[in-house]
Amino acid sequence: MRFAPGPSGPLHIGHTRAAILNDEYCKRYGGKFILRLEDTNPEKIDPEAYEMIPQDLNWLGVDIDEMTVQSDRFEIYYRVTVELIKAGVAYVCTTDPEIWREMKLAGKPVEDRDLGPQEHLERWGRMLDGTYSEGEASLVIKTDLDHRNPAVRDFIGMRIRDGPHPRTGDRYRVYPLYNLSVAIDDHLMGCTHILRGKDHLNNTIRQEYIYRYLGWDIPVFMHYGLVSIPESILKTSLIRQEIQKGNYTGWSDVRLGTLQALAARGFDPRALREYWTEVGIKSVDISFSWENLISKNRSLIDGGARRFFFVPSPMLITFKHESVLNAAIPYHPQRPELGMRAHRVLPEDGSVRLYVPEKDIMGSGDGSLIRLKDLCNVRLVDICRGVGEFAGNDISSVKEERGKIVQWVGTRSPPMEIYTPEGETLIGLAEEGIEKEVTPGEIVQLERIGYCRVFFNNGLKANMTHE
RNA sequence: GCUCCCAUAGUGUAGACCGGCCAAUCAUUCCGGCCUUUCGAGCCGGUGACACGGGUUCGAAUCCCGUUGGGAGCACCA
Repeated sequence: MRFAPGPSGPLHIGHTRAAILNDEYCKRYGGKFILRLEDTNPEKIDPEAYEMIPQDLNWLGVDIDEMTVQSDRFEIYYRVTVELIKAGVAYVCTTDPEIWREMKLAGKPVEDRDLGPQEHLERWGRMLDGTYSEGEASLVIKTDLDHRNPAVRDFIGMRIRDGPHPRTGDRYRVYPLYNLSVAIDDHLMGCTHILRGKDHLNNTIRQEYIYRYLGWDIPVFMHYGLVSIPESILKTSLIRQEIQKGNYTGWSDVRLGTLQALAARGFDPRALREYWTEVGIKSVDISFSWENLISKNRSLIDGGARRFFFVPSPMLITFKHESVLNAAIPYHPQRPELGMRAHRVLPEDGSVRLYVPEKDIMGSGDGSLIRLKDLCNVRLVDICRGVGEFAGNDISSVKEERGKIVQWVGTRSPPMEIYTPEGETLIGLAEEGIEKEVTPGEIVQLERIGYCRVFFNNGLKANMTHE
Protein backbone atom coordinates (compact mmCIF):
# COMPACT_ATOMS: atom_id res chain seq x y z
CA MET A 1 0.00 0.00 0.00
CA ARG A 2 1.12 3.57 -0.25
CA PHE A 3 0.62 7.07 1.02
CA ALA A 4 1.41 9.63 -1.63
CA PRO A 5 1.25 13.30 -0.70
CA GLY A 6 2.59 16.18 -2.75
CA PRO A 7 5.57 17.80 -0.98
CA SER A 8 3.93 21.20 -0.79
CA GLY A 9 4.30 21.57 2.95
CA PRO A 10 4.13 19.64 6.19
CA LEU A 11 1.30 17.22 6.89
CA HIS A 12 -1.91 18.34 8.57
CA ILE A 13 -4.89 16.50 10.03
CA GLY A 14 -6.41 16.26 6.58
CA HIS A 15 -3.61 13.87 5.63
CA THR A 16 -3.84 11.68 8.68
CA ARG A 17 -6.75 9.53 7.62
CA ALA A 18 -4.98 8.22 4.53
CA ALA A 19 -1.66 7.86 6.31
CA ILE A 20 -3.01 6.05 9.35
CA LEU A 21 -5.50 3.81 7.58
CA ASN A 22 -2.96 2.67 5.02
CA ASP A 23 -0.48 2.04 7.81
CA GLU A 24 -3.07 0.23 9.88
CA TYR A 25 -3.89 -2.10 6.99
CA CYS A 26 -0.20 -2.84 6.49
CA LYS A 27 0.25 -3.60 10.15
CA ARG A 28 -2.79 -5.83 10.40
CA TYR A 29 -2.23 -7.82 7.25
CA GLY A 30 1.52 -7.73 6.86
CA GLY A 31 1.62 -5.27 4.01
CA LYS A 32 4.34 -2.91 2.95
CA PHE A 33 3.92 0.84 3.51
CA ILE A 34 5.39 2.99 0.78
CA LEU A 35 5.75 6.72 1.16
CA ARG A 36 5.80 8.29 -2.27
CA LEU A 37 6.38 12.01 -2.62
CA GLU A 38 4.57 13.27 -5.67
CA ASP A 39 6.57 16.23 -6.84
CA THR A 40 5.68 16.38 -10.51
CA ASN A 41 4.36 19.91 -10.31
CA PRO A 42 7.46 22.06 -9.83
CA GLU A 43 5.34 25.07 -8.93
CA LYS A 44 3.88 23.49 -5.83
CA ILE A 45 6.92 22.21 -4.05
CA ASP A 46 8.29 23.22 -0.70
CA PRO A 47 11.84 21.78 -0.58
CA GLU A 48 11.57 21.46 3.19
CA ALA A 49 8.60 19.15 2.82
CA TYR A 50 10.84 16.31 1.68
CA GLU A 51 12.17 16.27 5.24
CA MET A 52 9.07 17.34 7.12
CA ILE A 53 6.70 14.71 5.75
CA PRO A 54 8.70 11.67 6.88
CA GLN A 55 9.15 13.37 10.26
CA ASP A 56 5.43 13.98 10.55
CA LEU A 57 4.70 10.35 9.70
CA ASN A 58 7.23 9.24 12.22
CA TRP A 59 5.49 11.26 14.90
CA LEU A 60 2.20 9.72 13.83
CA GLY A 61 3.62 6.27 14.46
CA VAL A 62 3.48 5.29 10.80
CA ASP A 63 6.18 2.82 9.80
CA ILE A 64 7.62 3.66 6.40
CA ASP A 65 8.95 0.51 4.71
CA GLU A 66 10.02 2.25 1.55
CA MET A 67 10.24 5.82 0.35
CA THR A 68 10.36 7.08 -3.20
CA VAL A 69 10.29 10.44 -4.88
CA GLN A 70 8.61 10.78 -8.25
CA SER A 71 11.17 13.20 -9.61
CA ASP A 72 13.68 10.33 -9.48
CA ARG A 73 11.56 8.40 -11.93
CA PHE A 74 11.24 10.52 -15.08
CA GLU A 75 12.95 7.91 -17.24
CA ILE A 76 10.44 5.31 -16.14
CA TYR A 77 7.48 7.53 -17.00
CA TYR A 78 9.03 8.33 -20.38
CA ARG A 79 9.59 4.67 -21.16
CA VAL A 80 5.99 3.72 -20.39
CA THR A 81 4.77 6.70 -22.37
CA VAL A 82 6.55 5.42 -25.46
CA GLU A 83 4.86 2.07 -24.93
CA LEU A 84 1.49 3.74 -24.74
CA ILE A 85 2.12 5.75 -27.91
CA LYS A 86 3.26 2.64 -29.76
CA ALA A 87 0.12 0.87 -28.63
CA GLY A 88 -1.89 3.68 -30.17
CA VAL A 89 -3.53 4.66 -26.90
CA ALA A 90 -1.70 7.91 -26.33
CA TYR A 91 -1.19 10.88 -28.63
CA VAL A 92 0.64 14.16 -28.66
CA CYS A 93 -1.90 16.90 -28.96
CA THR A 94 -1.03 20.29 -30.39
CA THR A 95 -4.57 21.53 -30.58
CA ASP A 96 -5.46 24.58 -28.52
CA PRO A 97 -6.47 23.33 -25.05
CA GLU A 98 -9.69 25.28 -25.18
CA ILE A 99 -10.75 23.57 -28.38
CA TRP A 100 -9.51 20.19 -27.18
CA ARG A 101 -11.76 20.53 -24.14
CA GLU A 102 -14.79 21.57 -26.14
CA MET A 103 -14.37 18.72 -28.60
CA LYS A 104 -14.01 16.30 -25.73
CA LEU A 105 -17.21 17.49 -24.08
CA ALA A 106 -18.93 17.15 -27.42
CA GLY A 107 -17.51 13.63 -27.70
CA LYS A 108 -15.54 14.39 -30.86
CA PRO A 109 -11.87 13.65 -31.59
CA VAL A 110 -9.41 16.44 -32.31
CA GLU A 111 -7.44 16.09 -35.56
CA ASP A 112 -4.25 14.94 -33.83
CA ARG A 113 -5.93 12.03 -32.15
CA ASP A 114 -5.96 9.63 -35.07
CA LEU A 115 -2.63 10.45 -36.70
CA GLY A 116 -0.96 7.12 -35.98
CA PRO A 117 1.78 6.03 -33.58
CA GLN A 118 4.74 6.93 -35.82
CA GLU A 119 3.75 10.55 -36.07
CA HIS A 120 3.10 10.75 -32.33
CA LEU A 121 6.42 9.14 -31.53
CA GLU A 122 8.12 11.87 -33.54
CA ARG A 123 6.08 14.55 -31.83
CA TRP A 124 6.95 13.00 -28.47
CA GLY A 125 10.58 13.45 -29.41
CA ARG A 126 9.90 17.07 -30.14
CA MET A 127 8.30 17.51 -26.72
CA LEU A 128 11.42 16.13 -25.07
CA ASP A 129 14.01 17.98 -27.16
CA GLY A 130 12.45 21.40 -26.82
CA THR A 131 11.08 21.86 -30.30
CA TYR A 132 7.67 22.40 -28.81
CA SER A 133 7.54 25.10 -26.21
CA GLU A 134 5.53 25.12 -23.03
CA GLY A 135 1.81 24.87 -23.68
CA GLU A 136 2.27 24.01 -27.33
CA ALA A 137 1.91 20.27 -27.03
CA SER A 138 0.92 17.73 -24.45
CA LEU A 139 0.56 13.99 -24.29
CA VAL A 140 -3.00 12.74 -24.01
CA ILE A 141 -4.15 9.31 -22.87
CA LYS A 142 -7.06 8.02 -24.91
CA THR A 143 -10.12 6.65 -23.17
CA ASP A 144 -13.56 6.63 -24.76
CA LEU A 145 -14.72 9.89 -26.25
CA ASP A 146 -18.28 8.70 -26.02
CA HIS A 147 -17.95 7.69 -22.39
CA ARG A 148 -21.14 8.79 -20.68
CA ASN A 149 -19.12 10.37 -17.90
CA PRO A 150 -17.46 13.48 -19.36
CA ALA A 151 -14.95 13.48 -16.54
CA VAL A 152 -13.41 10.28 -17.86
CA ARG A 153 -12.94 11.13 -21.53
CA ASP A 154 -9.31 11.53 -22.75
CA PHE A 155 -7.02 13.04 -20.15
CA ILE A 156 -3.62 14.71 -20.22
CA GLY A 157 -0.72 12.47 -19.26
CA MET A 158 2.35 14.63 -19.84
CA ARG A 159 2.94 18.33 -20.14
CA ILE A 160 5.81 20.69 -20.83
CA ARG A 161 7.02 22.95 -18.05
CA ASP A 162 10.14 25.07 -18.47
CA GLY A 163 10.71 26.45 -15.00
CA PRO A 164 13.27 24.75 -12.76
CA HIS A 165 12.37 21.89 -10.44
CA PRO A 166 13.79 22.09 -6.91
CA ARG A 167 15.34 18.64 -7.21
CA THR A 168 16.02 18.08 -10.90
CA GLY A 169 16.62 21.64 -11.99
CA ASP A 170 16.08 21.97 -15.73
CA ARG A 171 17.15 18.43 -16.56
CA TYR A 172 13.59 17.45 -17.48
CA ARG A 173 11.00 19.66 -19.11
CA VAL A 174 8.26 17.12 -19.70
CA TYR A 175 6.36 16.32 -16.51
CA PRO A 176 3.88 13.51 -15.98
CA LEU A 177 0.51 14.42 -14.55
CA TYR A 178 -1.14 12.74 -11.62
CA ASN A 179 -3.06 9.93 -13.29
CA LEU A 180 -0.23 8.72 -15.48
CA SER A 181 2.53 8.76 -12.88
CA VAL A 182 0.31 7.27 -10.20
CA ALA A 183 -0.83 4.36 -12.33
CA ILE A 184 2.73 3.60 -13.38
CA ASP A 185 4.13 3.87 -9.87
CA ASP A 186 1.37 1.95 -8.16
CA HIS A 187 1.86 -0.92 -10.55
CA LEU A 188 5.65 -0.92 -10.62
CA MET A 189 5.91 -0.60 -6.85
CA GLY A 190 3.60 -3.55 -6.44
CA CYS A 191 0.69 -1.87 -4.71
CA THR A 192 -2.10 -4.43 -4.49
CA HIS A 193 -4.45 -2.23 -2.50
CA ILE A 194 -5.05 1.46 -3.00
CA LEU A 195 -6.87 3.27 -0.21
CA ARG A 196 -7.66 6.90 -0.90
CA GLY A 197 -10.41 9.47 -0.71
CA LYS A 198 -13.60 9.40 -2.72
CA ASP A 199 -12.47 12.48 -4.62
CA HIS A 200 -10.28 10.08 -6.62
CA LEU A 201 -13.21 7.99 -7.84
CA ASN A 202 -12.95 9.36 -11.37
CA ASN A 203 -9.17 9.14 -11.29
CA THR A 204 -9.51 5.46 -10.54
CA ILE A 205 -11.54 4.99 -13.69
CA ARG A 206 -8.92 6.88 -15.69
CA GLN A 207 -6.06 4.92 -14.19
CA GLU A 208 -7.79 1.65 -14.93
CA TYR A 209 -7.51 2.48 -18.62
CA ILE A 210 -3.75 2.57 -18.28
CA TYR A 211 -3.70 -0.75 -16.43
CA ARG A 212 -5.75 -2.35 -19.18
CA TYR A 213 -3.68 -0.86 -22.00
CA LEU A 214 -0.53 -2.31 -20.51
CA GLY A 215 -2.03 -5.59 -19.48
CA TRP A 216 -1.42 -4.97 -15.78
CA ASP A 217 -3.45 -6.48 -12.95
CA ILE A 218 -5.82 -3.96 -11.52
CA PRO A 219 -5.32 -3.45 -7.77
CA VAL A 220 -8.11 -3.33 -5.22
CA PHE A 221 -9.30 0.26 -5.00
CA MET A 222 -10.99 1.51 -1.83
CA HIS A 223 -12.38 5.00 -1.49
CA TYR A 224 -13.34 6.49 1.81
CA GLY A 225 -15.74 9.43 2.08
CA LEU A 226 -14.79 13.06 2.13
CA VAL A 227 -13.82 14.65 5.41
CA SER A 228 -14.66 18.21 6.19
CA ILE A 229 -12.55 19.59 8.98
CA PRO A 230 -14.21 22.44 10.84
CA GLU A 231 -12.44 25.30 12.60
CA SER A 232 -9.03 24.41 11.29
CA ILE A 233 -6.37 26.26 9.40
CA LEU A 234 -4.92 23.79 6.93
CA LYS A 235 -4.09 25.48 3.66
CA THR A 236 -0.33 25.33 3.45
CA SER A 237 0.11 28.14 0.94
CA LEU A 238 -1.88 30.46 3.15
CA ILE A 239 -0.07 29.39 6.31
CA ARG A 240 3.29 29.96 4.63
CA GLN A 241 2.34 33.53 3.77
CA GLU A 242 1.19 34.25 7.29
CA ILE A 243 4.35 32.76 8.77
CA GLN A 244 6.42 35.02 6.53
CA LYS A 245 4.36 38.00 7.63
CA GLY A 246 4.99 37.00 11.22
CA ASN A 247 1.37 36.29 12.04
CA TYR A 248 2.16 32.72 13.01
CA THR A 249 5.20 31.60 14.95
CA GLY A 250 5.84 28.78 12.48
CA TRP A 251 4.37 25.50 11.25
CA SER A 252 3.92 24.43 14.85
CA ASP A 253 1.86 27.47 15.87
CA VAL A 254 -0.85 26.06 18.13
CA ARG A 255 -3.58 27.76 16.13
CA LEU A 256 -2.83 25.60 13.09
CA GLY A 257 -4.07 22.19 12.05
CA THR A 258 -0.62 20.90 11.15
CA LEU A 259 0.75 17.79 12.80
CA GLN A 260 3.61 19.89 14.09
CA ALA A 261 1.07 22.04 15.89
CA LEU A 262 -0.73 19.03 17.35
CA ALA A 263 2.61 17.72 18.55
CA ALA A 264 3.47 21.09 20.08
CA ARG A 265 0.16 21.08 21.89
CA GLY A 266 0.92 17.70 23.37
CA PHE A 267 -1.48 15.50 21.47
CA ASP A 268 -0.80 11.81 21.65
CA PRO A 269 -0.64 10.47 18.07
CA ARG A 270 -2.40 7.32 19.23
CA ALA A 271 -5.55 9.41 19.64
CA LEU A 272 -5.54 10.07 15.91
CA ARG A 273 -5.01 6.41 15.16
CA GLU A 274 -7.88 5.38 17.41
CA TYR A 275 -10.06 8.05 15.92
CA TRP A 276 -9.48 7.08 12.29
CA THR A 277 -9.65 3.35 12.79
CA GLU A 278 -13.00 3.87 14.48
CA VAL A 279 -14.19 6.01 11.59
CA GLY A 280 -13.02 3.37 9.15
CA ILE A 281 -13.11 3.47 5.37
CA LYS A 282 -16.76 3.73 4.50
CA SER A 283 -17.66 6.12 1.75
CA VAL A 284 -20.01 8.42 3.60
CA ASP A 285 -18.91 12.01 3.76
CA ILE A 286 -18.19 12.95 7.34
CA SER A 287 -17.24 15.96 9.33
CA PHE A 288 -14.18 15.63 11.49
CA SER A 289 -14.97 15.80 15.19
CA TRP A 290 -12.45 17.57 17.38
CA GLU A 291 -14.70 16.64 20.27
CA ASN A 292 -14.29 12.90 19.69
CA LEU A 293 -10.57 13.18 19.03
CA ILE A 294 -10.03 15.26 22.15
CA SER A 295 -11.99 12.81 24.22
CA LYS A 296 -9.72 10.00 23.07
CA ASN A 297 -6.66 12.08 23.68
CA ARG A 298 -7.82 13.06 27.14
CA SER A 299 -8.12 9.48 28.23
CA LEU A 300 -4.64 8.78 26.87
CA ILE A 301 -2.87 11.67 28.57
CA ASP A 302 -4.86 12.09 31.77
CA GLY A 303 -3.10 9.41 33.76
CA GLY A 304 0.32 10.90 33.10
CA ALA A 305 -0.61 14.54 33.48
CA ARG A 306 0.44 15.89 36.86
CA ARG A 307 -1.83 18.52 38.32
CA PHE A 308 -0.60 22.00 39.09
CA PHE A 309 -2.20 25.22 40.22
CA PHE A 310 -2.48 28.15 37.90
CA VAL A 311 -3.94 31.47 38.97
CA PRO A 312 -5.22 33.63 36.13
CA SER A 313 -5.61 37.34 36.85
CA PRO A 314 -3.95 37.00 40.26
CA MET A 315 -5.26 39.05 43.14
CA LEU A 316 -3.27 39.46 46.33
CA ILE A 317 -4.87 38.58 49.62
CA THR A 318 -3.33 38.93 53.05
CA PHE A 319 -4.28 37.61 56.43
CA LYS A 320 -2.63 37.63 59.83
CA HIS A 321 -0.94 34.42 60.83
CA GLU A 322 2.21 33.94 62.85
CA SER A 323 3.41 30.46 62.03
CA VAL A 324 4.31 28.57 58.89
CA LEU A 325 1.52 26.98 56.85
CA ASN A 326 2.23 23.66 55.18
CA ALA A 327 0.49 22.15 52.20
CA ALA A 328 0.98 18.71 50.67
CA ILE A 329 -0.93 18.26 47.46
CA PRO A 330 -1.12 15.08 45.40
CA TYR A 331 0.13 15.36 41.83
CA HIS A 332 -2.83 13.33 40.65
CA PRO A 333 -6.00 12.79 42.69
CA GLN A 334 -6.57 9.32 41.23
CA ARG A 335 -2.96 8.25 41.27
CA PRO A 336 -1.45 8.71 44.73
CA GLU A 337 1.61 6.75 43.61
CA LEU A 338 2.70 9.84 41.67
CA GLY A 339 3.39 11.49 45.00
CA MET A 340 2.80 14.93 46.39
CA ARG A 341 4.32 18.34 46.13
CA ALA A 342 4.90 20.27 49.34
CA HIS A 343 4.63 24.00 49.91
CA ARG A 344 5.68 26.01 52.95
CA VAL A 345 4.00 29.36 53.23
CA LEU A 346 5.98 31.70 55.47
CA PRO A 347 4.40 34.75 57.05
CA GLU A 348 6.18 38.08 56.80
CA ASP A 349 5.73 40.47 59.70
CA GLY A 350 2.93 38.30 60.99
CA SER A 351 1.04 38.31 57.71
CA VAL A 352 0.58 35.73 54.99
CA ARG A 353 0.42 36.99 51.42
CA LEU A 354 -0.96 34.83 48.61
CA TYR A 355 -2.40 35.22 45.15
CA VAL A 356 -5.81 33.83 44.23
CA PRO A 357 -7.85 34.10 41.02
CA GLU A 358 -9.58 37.43 40.96
CA LYS A 359 -12.74 35.90 39.54
CA ASP A 360 -13.12 33.48 42.44
CA ILE A 361 -12.87 36.22 45.05
CA MET A 362 -14.78 39.03 43.44
CA GLY A 363 -17.83 36.83 43.26
CA SER A 364 -17.88 36.32 47.02
CA GLY A 365 -19.23 38.73 49.60
CA ASP A 366 -17.39 40.24 52.57
CA GLY A 367 -17.53 37.84 55.47
CA SER A 368 -17.68 34.69 53.38
CA LEU A 369 -15.49 31.76 54.11
CA ILE A 370 -13.18 30.30 51.48
CA ARG A 371 -10.82 27.36 51.41
CA LEU A 372 -7.37 27.77 50.00
CA LYS A 373 -7.15 24.34 48.51
CA ASP A 374 -5.09 21.95 50.62
CA LEU A 375 -3.81 24.82 52.77
CA CYS A 376 -6.21 26.50 55.16
CA ASN A 377 -9.46 28.42 55.51
CA VAL A 378 -9.75 32.18 55.24
CA ARG A 379 -12.65 34.44 56.04
CA LEU A 380 -12.79 37.38 53.70
CA VAL A 381 -13.01 40.65 55.60
CA ASP A 382 -12.49 43.31 52.99
CA ILE A 383 -12.47 41.90 49.50
CA CYS A 384 -11.66 45.14 47.73
CA ARG A 385 -8.46 45.54 49.74
CA GLY A 386 -7.75 41.82 49.70
CA VAL A 387 -7.85 41.45 53.44
CA GLY A 388 -8.94 38.29 55.23
CA GLU A 389 -8.46 36.50 58.46
CA PHE A 390 -7.15 33.03 59.19
CA ALA A 391 -10.06 30.68 59.85
CA GLY A 392 -8.46 27.40 60.85
CA ASN A 393 -7.76 24.32 58.90
CA ASP A 394 -10.95 22.35 59.26
CA ILE A 395 -12.39 21.60 55.86
CA SER A 396 -15.78 20.65 57.27
CA SER A 397 -16.56 24.23 58.32
CA VAL A 398 -16.10 25.35 54.73
CA LYS A 399 -18.40 22.62 53.54
CA GLU A 400 -21.03 23.58 56.05
CA GLU A 401 -20.94 27.19 54.90
CA ARG A 402 -20.68 26.01 51.30
CA GLY A 403 -17.64 28.17 50.87
CA LYS A 404 -15.61 28.21 47.70
CA ILE A 405 -12.46 26.21 47.34
CA VAL A 406 -9.87 28.17 45.42
CA GLN A 407 -6.40 27.68 44.06
CA TRP A 408 -3.62 29.86 45.35
CA VAL A 409 0.03 30.55 44.68
CA GLY A 410 2.76 32.10 46.75
CA THR A 411 4.41 35.47 46.24
CA ARG A 412 7.45 33.94 44.58
CA SER A 413 5.47 32.09 41.94
CA PRO A 414 6.63 32.31 38.34
CA PRO A 415 4.53 34.12 35.76
CA MET A 416 3.30 31.89 32.97
CA GLU A 417 1.75 32.40 29.56
CA ILE A 418 -0.61 29.83 28.05
CA TYR A 419 -1.32 29.84 24.34
CA THR A 420 -4.66 28.44 23.29
CA PRO A 421 -5.61 26.97 19.90
CA GLU A 422 -8.17 29.77 19.62
CA GLY A 423 -5.32 32.27 19.59
CA GLU A 424 -5.78 33.60 23.11
CA THR A 425 -2.99 34.06 25.62
CA LEU A 426 -3.79 33.37 29.25
CA ILE A 427 -1.52 35.20 31.63
CA GLY A 428 -1.19 34.34 35.28
CA LEU A 429 0.95 32.83 37.98
CA ALA A 430 1.87 29.18 38.08
CA GLU A 431 2.51 27.20 41.19
CA GLU A 432 5.87 27.88 42.79
CA GLY A 433 8.45 25.26 41.95
CA ILE A 434 6.75 24.10 38.76
CA GLU A 435 9.62 25.49 36.74
CA LYS A 436 11.97 23.08 38.50
CA GLU A 437 9.72 20.06 38.65
CA VAL A 438 8.43 19.97 35.13
CA THR A 439 10.57 18.78 32.27
CA PRO A 440 10.26 20.77 29.05
CA GLY A 441 7.59 19.21 26.87
CA GLU A 442 5.80 17.59 29.78
CA ILE A 443 2.04 17.54 29.64
CA VAL A 444 0.39 18.67 32.82
CA GLN A 445 -3.12 19.56 33.81
CA LEU A 446 -3.48 23.07 35.08
CA GLU A 447 -6.55 22.61 37.19
CA ARG A 448 -9.64 24.30 35.86
CA ILE A 449 -7.72 25.46 32.77
CA GLY A 450 -6.95 22.27 30.91
CA TYR A 451 -4.15 20.07 29.70
CA CYS A 452 -1.04 21.93 28.61
CA ARG A 453 2.38 21.17 27.25
CA VAL A 454 4.92 23.19 29.18
CA PHE A 455 8.06 24.69 27.68
CA PHE A 456 10.57 27.41 28.43
CA ASN A 457 11.23 30.33 26.14
CA ASN A 458 12.09 33.58 27.88
CA GLY A 459 10.22 32.26 30.86
CA LEU A 460 7.62 29.69 31.59
CA LYS A 461 5.16 29.04 28.77
CA ALA A 462 2.62 26.42 27.84
CA ASN A 463 0.64 25.37 24.84
CA MET A 464 -2.89 24.37 25.63
CA THR A 465 -3.64 20.84 24.50
CA HIS A 466 -7.34 21.06 25.23
CA GLU A 467 -9.62 21.29 28.20
C1' G B 1 -25.67 20.82 -17.82
C1' C B 2 -23.46 15.73 -17.71
C1' U B 3 -21.31 11.68 -14.70
C1' C B 4 -20.15 9.33 -10.25
C1' C B 5 -20.48 8.45 -4.81
C1' C B 6 -23.37 8.68 -0.41
C1' A B 7 -27.79 8.94 3.23
C1' U B 8 -28.78 5.39 11.16
C1' A B 9 -29.26 10.54 17.19
C1' G B 10 -25.46 17.23 17.53
C1' U B 11 -20.80 14.22 15.98
C1' G B 12 -18.74 9.50 14.67
C1' U B 13 -20.00 4.36 14.49
C1' A B 14 -22.50 -1.05 14.76
C1' G B 15 -26.44 -3.55 12.30
C1' A B 16 -27.26 -3.84 5.67
C1' C B 17 -23.61 -8.33 1.82
C1' C B 18 -26.82 -13.51 4.02
C1' G B 19 -34.70 -9.45 5.55
C1' G B 20 -37.18 -11.72 11.29
C1' C B 21 -32.60 -12.31 17.25
C1' C B 22 -33.47 -4.11 16.17
C1' A B 23 -39.51 -1.28 20.64
C1' A B 24 -31.65 -0.24 16.59
C1' U B 25 -25.12 -0.88 19.25
C1' C B 26 -21.10 1.68 21.25
C1' A B 27 -18.34 6.17 21.93
C1' U B 28 -18.65 11.35 22.34
C1' U B 29 -21.64 15.79 23.24
C1' C B 30 -25.71 17.68 26.12
C1' C B 31 -28.93 17.33 30.70
C1' G B 32 -29.68 15.31 35.69
C1' G B 33 -27.83 12.58 40.22
C1' C B 34 -23.76 10.48 43.25
C1' C B 35 -18.57 10.95 44.59
C1' U B 36 -14.53 14.27 45.20
C1' U B 37 -10.20 19.70 49.42
C1' U B 38 -12.86 23.61 42.95
C1' C B 39 -10.01 18.22 37.90
C1' G B 40 -13.71 19.08 31.21
C1' A B 41 -11.47 12.54 36.69
C1' G B 42 -14.77 8.30 38.24
C1' C B 43 -19.77 6.00 38.88
C1' C B 44 -25.22 5.96 37.80
C1' G B 45 -29.33 7.67 34.93
C1' G B 46 -31.73 10.50 30.91
C1' U B 47 -32.72 13.18 26.11
C1' G B 48 -31.63 11.93 21.10
C1' A B 49 -31.55 8.54 14.75
C1' C B 50 -33.01 4.29 10.42
C1' A B 51 -34.15 11.44 4.95
C1' C B 52 -39.08 10.98 2.22
C1' G B 53 -42.54 8.22 -0.99
C1' G B 54 -43.75 3.80 -3.38
C1' G B 55 -42.79 -1.49 -4.32
C1' U B 56 -41.34 -6.83 -3.11
C1' U B 57 -42.48 -9.87 1.36
C1' C B 58 -46.10 -13.12 6.36
C1' G B 59 -42.18 -9.64 7.89
C1' A B 60 -37.76 -4.12 5.51
C1' A B 61 -32.87 0.09 8.88
C1' U B 62 -31.55 -4.14 5.74
C1' C B 63 -33.71 -5.84 -1.13
C1' C B 64 -35.80 -2.78 -5.69
C1' C B 65 -37.54 1.97 -7.89
C1' G B 66 -38.36 7.12 -7.50
C1' U B 67 -37.86 11.86 -4.90
C1' U B 68 -35.22 15.00 -1.82
C1' G B 69 -30.70 16.25 0.40
C1' G B 70 -25.24 16.23 0.81
C1' G B 71 -20.49 15.59 -1.64
C1' A B 72 -17.02 14.94 -5.73
C1' G B 73 -15.38 15.16 -10.85
C1' C B 74 -15.81 17.13 -16.02
C1' A B 75 -7.53 20.90 -15.01
C1' C B 76 -1.43 21.03 -19.19
C1' C B 77 -3.20 20.45 -9.63
C1' A B 78 -2.43 16.28 -6.51
